[in-house]
Amino acid sequence: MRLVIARCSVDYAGRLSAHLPLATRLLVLKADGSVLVHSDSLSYKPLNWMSPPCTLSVEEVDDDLAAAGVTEVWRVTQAKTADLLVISIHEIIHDSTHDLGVDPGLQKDGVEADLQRLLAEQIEVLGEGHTLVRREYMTAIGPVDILARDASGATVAVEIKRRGDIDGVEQLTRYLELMNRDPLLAPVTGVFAAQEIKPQARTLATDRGILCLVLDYDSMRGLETGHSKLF
Amino acid sequence: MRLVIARCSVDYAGRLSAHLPLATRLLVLKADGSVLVHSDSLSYKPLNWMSPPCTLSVEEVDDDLAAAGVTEVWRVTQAKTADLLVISIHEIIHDSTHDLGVDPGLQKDGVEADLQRLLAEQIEVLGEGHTLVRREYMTAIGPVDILARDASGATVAVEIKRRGDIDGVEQLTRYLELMNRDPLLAPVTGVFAAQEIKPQARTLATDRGILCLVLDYDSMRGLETGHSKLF
DNA sequence: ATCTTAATTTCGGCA
DNA sequence: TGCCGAAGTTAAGAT
Repeated sequence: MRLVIARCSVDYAGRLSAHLPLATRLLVLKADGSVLVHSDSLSYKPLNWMSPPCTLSVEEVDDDLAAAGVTEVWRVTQAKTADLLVISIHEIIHDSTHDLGVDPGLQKDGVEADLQRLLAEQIEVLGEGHTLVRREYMTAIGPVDILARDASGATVAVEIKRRGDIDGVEQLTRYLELMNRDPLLAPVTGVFAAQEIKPQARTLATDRGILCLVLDYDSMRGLETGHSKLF
Repeated sequence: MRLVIARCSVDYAGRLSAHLPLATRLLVLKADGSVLVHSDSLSYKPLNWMSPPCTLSVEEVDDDLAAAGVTEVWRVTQAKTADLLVISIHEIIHDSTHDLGVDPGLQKDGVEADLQRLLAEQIEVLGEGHTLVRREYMTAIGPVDILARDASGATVAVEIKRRGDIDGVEQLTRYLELMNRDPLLAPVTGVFAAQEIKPQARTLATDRGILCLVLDYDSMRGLETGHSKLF
């Protein structure tokens, strides 16, 4: 990995066009050939970048560019998409190279899969007398996150999202339409469960007779006593 | 901006939990307090990070940690979300600080907004005699990208995407259902316009009587003579 | 290899 | 300020 702090301007041409005026920035050249251009703020996302696989070549600086103060021109190309990133360097302030080796990778948990597991374990959150049929119940058009039965024995299909958006309601609607054609399952009611449900998604769900359930991940994780808000 | 190359392990606790085993990585400490942890591959996205506003504090290393080889512990906290990032440093290989100043920011064009503007200006691309009613026509469930009228005076709703996916067809369908209930607008026909339309999206759109229109951005931008392919 | 779906999404625009 | 939708989305998992 090569780290360069340089006064530079950057131009990108590919899926869109973008330009960065002359300023001091961090340039990261990774071992896989990728290039990142970072400023001193706006975390996480680089100002501009090139995804691997790509190749960097140092271009000749003609008289015009040299007269404009350019000392080096880096041309980064991506063979597959024909994207092009050009970095015009005016001054290199820092330049160092380091061998990092291979990274063992990230371990994480606490995402949608956990919500599904927790809700399956605490199925009574759906209401008194509910029982779990199974998680990831397969249908012809994909798996329903949770299939359950209510106190009366009627089928309940649950779609779980971290953020409840209109797309999730559409998805659940497709499942419900399909499952309600199956005489062994019908009538099937729907529950849209998420840590956060957008107003438009709630409106659409309610309009279609789908129940909205806001899940409190911390309290579900903290204890097996999952108290959450039903609407 | 401070750049540190260090052998370190990283733990994150917040909206999820994540752990990075001991390895050599790049740590970027930006002026706004944000921290990025990068490996030598997987461009663009850091392995882990903390978004501003956040504060970094160097913790005491107790005997147990010191015995395990830890020389420094950095604790990065985010006041608002109570997220926590802990970086346990075993060895610092490089450490330098640089003053970058404020970045003038990125200028870009060629995204969906440009497509919408160009199509509004070249509304005849929809067909002979079409006239623009307005861009971003508001409905109860969100704005329709372009509302127009055809030669016969019938209403046309256009949904514009850079990449035409099934979601876009669903979105347009919702608009059409709603607008066709409005006697002042009905009957409303739909046009799905994109630089690229996925086969599944085209099939669904066609099945619902929605016209598919492939937009050629370069030719629309290049001249006002927008010639594009109608299906 | 292709496609689908989640993401600590981030980021910008508008009400 | 909050909400909504796009992104050069990226990235991981399933088919």
